Amino acid sequence: MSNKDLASIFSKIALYLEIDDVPFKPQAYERVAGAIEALQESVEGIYKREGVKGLEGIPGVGRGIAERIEEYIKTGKIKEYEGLREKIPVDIEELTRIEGIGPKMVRDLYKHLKIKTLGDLEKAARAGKIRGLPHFGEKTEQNILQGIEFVRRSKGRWLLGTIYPFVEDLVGKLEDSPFITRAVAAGSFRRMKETIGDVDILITTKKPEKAIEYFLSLVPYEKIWGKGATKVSVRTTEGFDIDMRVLPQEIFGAGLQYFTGSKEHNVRLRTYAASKGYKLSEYGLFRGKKLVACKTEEEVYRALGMAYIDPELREDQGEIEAALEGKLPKVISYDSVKGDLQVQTDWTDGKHSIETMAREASKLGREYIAITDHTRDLAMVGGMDEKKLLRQMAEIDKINARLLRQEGGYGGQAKFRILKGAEVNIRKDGTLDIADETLAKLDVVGISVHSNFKMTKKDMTARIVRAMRNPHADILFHPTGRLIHKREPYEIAMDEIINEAKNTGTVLEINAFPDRLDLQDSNIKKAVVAGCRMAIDSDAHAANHLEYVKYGIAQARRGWAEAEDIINTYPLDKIPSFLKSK
DNA sequence: GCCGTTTTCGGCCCGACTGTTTTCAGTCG
Repeated sequence: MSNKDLASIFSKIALYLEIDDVPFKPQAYERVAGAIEALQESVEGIYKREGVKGLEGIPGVGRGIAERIEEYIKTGKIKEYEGLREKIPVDIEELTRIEGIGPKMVRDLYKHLKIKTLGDLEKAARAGKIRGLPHFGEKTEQNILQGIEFVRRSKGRWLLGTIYPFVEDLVGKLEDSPFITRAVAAGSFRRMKETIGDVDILITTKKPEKAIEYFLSLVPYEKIWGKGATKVSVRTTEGFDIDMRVLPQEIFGAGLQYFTGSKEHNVRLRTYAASKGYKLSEYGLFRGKKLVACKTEEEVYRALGMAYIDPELREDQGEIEAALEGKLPKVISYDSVKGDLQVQTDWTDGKHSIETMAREASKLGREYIAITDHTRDLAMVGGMDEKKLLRQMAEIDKINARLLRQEGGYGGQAKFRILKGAEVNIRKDGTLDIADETLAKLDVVGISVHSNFKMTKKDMTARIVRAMRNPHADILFHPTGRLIHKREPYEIAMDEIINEAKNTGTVLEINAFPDRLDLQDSNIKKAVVAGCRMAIDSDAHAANHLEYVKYGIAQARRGWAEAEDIINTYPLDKIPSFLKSK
């Protein structure tokens, strides 16, 4: 039984209860589903150690839900859920994932057409059976078909790295327009989440109609969902949705706060505001009828008696409490990373040469990069054995020397230096595939798992721990091995890994490659608390990947990491000595 | 069903849009 299974059941119970118009309980179940999913420890572990009492320590879990969790651990079932499912035996999670379909529509679709799955729904919609139902029409039927297609195509979410360059460019162009005074992309984009559902752009303008026309001229769209006086909504030809809304200048701060979310953050903020006798909405913070704050986000937070909260932190994960107490972290800034400690080249599976990667990194303002090509066991990418590694090290020495002599460094950065490294494979038994005496000659030894992903949690953890105990192992690369939308993380006891990292002085990587983003934010938070050091690396396999570091910084910010927690914010002269001190 | 500087009962975020209706339920953010 995993936390995910349990969270999924509770969120389904919430949906079923909404069908029956049960008041308030759905929110309670939804909240608990979220809390369990965000939990680091397994619920089963908590129960085994501390019983029902321990379960009640989980936020949102009271007597009733604790008993249901116990029931699930003991019997593998929750009677209440089984009963609800019997009444309406549908894949409620899958069906409500369709834009525009909620619990009540699922109920009606089942009642009249016995629709249970996405497949049933698609068949019925194609056959034109849905438009005949009460409260359904032709338009709803069309929207359902489009919704199904979208869910199928992308699971409804896009990698931040896929969307970011497009949105950044679009917002820039909007801001440059003479009749738009301000443009900001809000929502999960502004919070820099790993994946983005859709993009919400907010603007201020004196000429809304012209602004909307201009927007439509900039965005290659497949269809317009809607267009009004102050809002336009399109599906791009790429397949994701962008909304643009015009906000009155005077209340831009309140609107930006509202549309940035997250929903959970806003709910908590509103509840807090209400407890202090205020009302908070996208139109501002009110006391009675009196508008108290609305111009800037800073003003809104200040009026509520708390420090400004960076968008990346707005997840209702304790940031509001911290802001009230003045205990928010000084999260790492986007310009503070000085070097990149994982870079691949054409010596193995990278596209570009050592020198090309170095020049590009220098252009981005880095002071150093570590070349970390794969090692011998990764034969399919031409992994390097000791001999090849030694040749590459000599090559790097040559390039570094030439740089210094001929150009005084790249791009005017006299200090720029290429560090010698490797991405050393952790074998099944936890040994490394390069001999210690060779590792000792490298500046940066990254270690990582690239094979035998399906081990038991115990074995995988032991394997990685053994590798971390190698005195030459500096950084554990992409610690969980997950690939967003493609591969689940392998089973490891992250607490143990973090503990071991702390004890051995091994650095944990925040891999910034858009489909890795590994460590995840919740694990970063744990590592920060434990006092581990981390490194944000691009894992670039081509020159244009080097800028991915910003996604890793976003990840670190969402994990409440400060610059000091991240070793590659350190200047070059501190890096080798820091790593050798292990 | 949960929670508590409003603490063991009584409240739980707020507003707008869509598609369907003919006054509003359902859904979304």
